[in-house]
Amino acid sequence: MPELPDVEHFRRAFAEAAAGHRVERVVVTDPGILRNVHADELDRALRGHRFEEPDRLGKWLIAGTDGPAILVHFGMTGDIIGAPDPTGRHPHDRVIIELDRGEVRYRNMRKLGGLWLASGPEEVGELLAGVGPDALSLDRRRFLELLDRRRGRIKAALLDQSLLAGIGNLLADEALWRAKIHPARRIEDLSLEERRTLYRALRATMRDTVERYPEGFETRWTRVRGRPAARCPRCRTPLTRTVVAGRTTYFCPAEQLLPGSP
DNA sequence: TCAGTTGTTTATAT
DNA sequence: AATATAAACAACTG
Repeated sequence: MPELPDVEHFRRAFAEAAAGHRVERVVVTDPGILRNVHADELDRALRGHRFEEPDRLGKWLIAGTDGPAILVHFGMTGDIIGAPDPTGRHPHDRVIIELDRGEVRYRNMRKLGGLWLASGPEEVGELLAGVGPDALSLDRRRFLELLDRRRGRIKAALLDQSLLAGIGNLLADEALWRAKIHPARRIEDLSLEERRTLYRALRATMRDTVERYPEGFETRWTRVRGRPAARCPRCRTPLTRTVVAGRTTYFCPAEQLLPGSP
């Protein structure tokens, strides 16, 4: 389920398991998950190095050491698991980093996403050069500036990782629902008040999902989204399912209106 | 059997 | 130049 809140959780799990610990060995059970490095190279590069506090940019996990760093993207099914010993390893644990105490596992069922090796902070910057500012650390002024130089559908903009990073399909739908803005509204038609409302809704949704993880995703909205005969938690109108920006989209047809339609 | 899935990239079209 | 759309990636679920 990885969107920003999930990856923030993975970052904390990685920190808990690996920060301050030394790599003893890297086990790659599926080289197909490695994007810019071979398994033996990865092992050679990381072995003996000590992990620092990991960072996150949007949906990217950045795990630096006193030498190289790894970049991890989770696609739709990635996960980070820290464990004290090899007990409970799973067939979808594609990379396992054995540490001087315990191990940390990169699990990914569908193998969208992957793991990159960077020689250091400079190469991390190069690999993530196209990623926009992190949605969680974006202030309102900056958010409004981003919208000012963007046109087209608001949901497409929210999902564009080069514009702002971390918002996925669920977060976008929920924030737009909270703000009562139709996902296909054109940005140039949104009033200043609507943009401010959207910013507040986005912050509230991110706050709820990050700080009350994983229950944060069990909000009124996500409990109903995607279920058959789903109804708006506020007004009980049946939700509409459509496609916006190439993604399945749910919205309340009574509260999230598109100009020109009833 | 087949549609659908929380993400991204690529190609193509507008 | 931007934005929109569809397909592909891969593996599993209902």
